[in-house]
Amino acid sequence: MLPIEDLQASGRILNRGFYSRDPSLVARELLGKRLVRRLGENLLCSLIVEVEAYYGAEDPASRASKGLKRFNRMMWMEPGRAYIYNVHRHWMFNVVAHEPGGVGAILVRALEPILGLDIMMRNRPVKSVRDLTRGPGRLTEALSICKRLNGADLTEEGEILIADNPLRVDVETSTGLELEGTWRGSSDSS
DNA sequence: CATATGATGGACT
DNA sequence: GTCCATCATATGG
Repeated sequence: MLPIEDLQASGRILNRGFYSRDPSLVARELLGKRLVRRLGENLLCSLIVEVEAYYGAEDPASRASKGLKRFNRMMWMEPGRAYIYNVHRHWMFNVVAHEPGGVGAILVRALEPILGLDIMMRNRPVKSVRDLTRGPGRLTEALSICKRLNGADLTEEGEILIADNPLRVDVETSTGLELEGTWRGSSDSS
């Protein structure tokens, strides 16, 4: 099992400063990081492999584009917290990220499962492991993430956190703000 | 109450 | 890959 104590001891949990920067910069550096979910005694670990950055008024696709509302208020809140909302019948997991006084969030679109595959498969029975955590609505189901975790602090030990990853990651940029990472594996770590 | 939504799964070509 | 039914939540009238 993955001892959560190790994450703390090595100081690897990403701190508030990491998230207090331009959203697209945070998005890029989020790729390859470890998303750790604690479910009782079980620990689920996965790598973030696809993300999307959202800004404020200047970003038409952003939920924050039309100003501060109840449903998007998390995007103005403290960076490093979870912002979770529903689309159709799926939960979207975002990380609040913006410069001081700003607004923004990063949508996590895909994960690569590392530990706790059995639990994930139980949460989300699927034929192919490929479909387990590929897609924003799929990964939240596999990790049992829902509105209850909205506002959760990802910078300290709790039900969910994001930690660094010593392995290197290749980054590809697509249409503007979408980023995709490929985990190159231990042979390419530096 | 009507409508919109940053999606998914399955069927299909 | 495309098309389409699905049906949870939030918002606005």
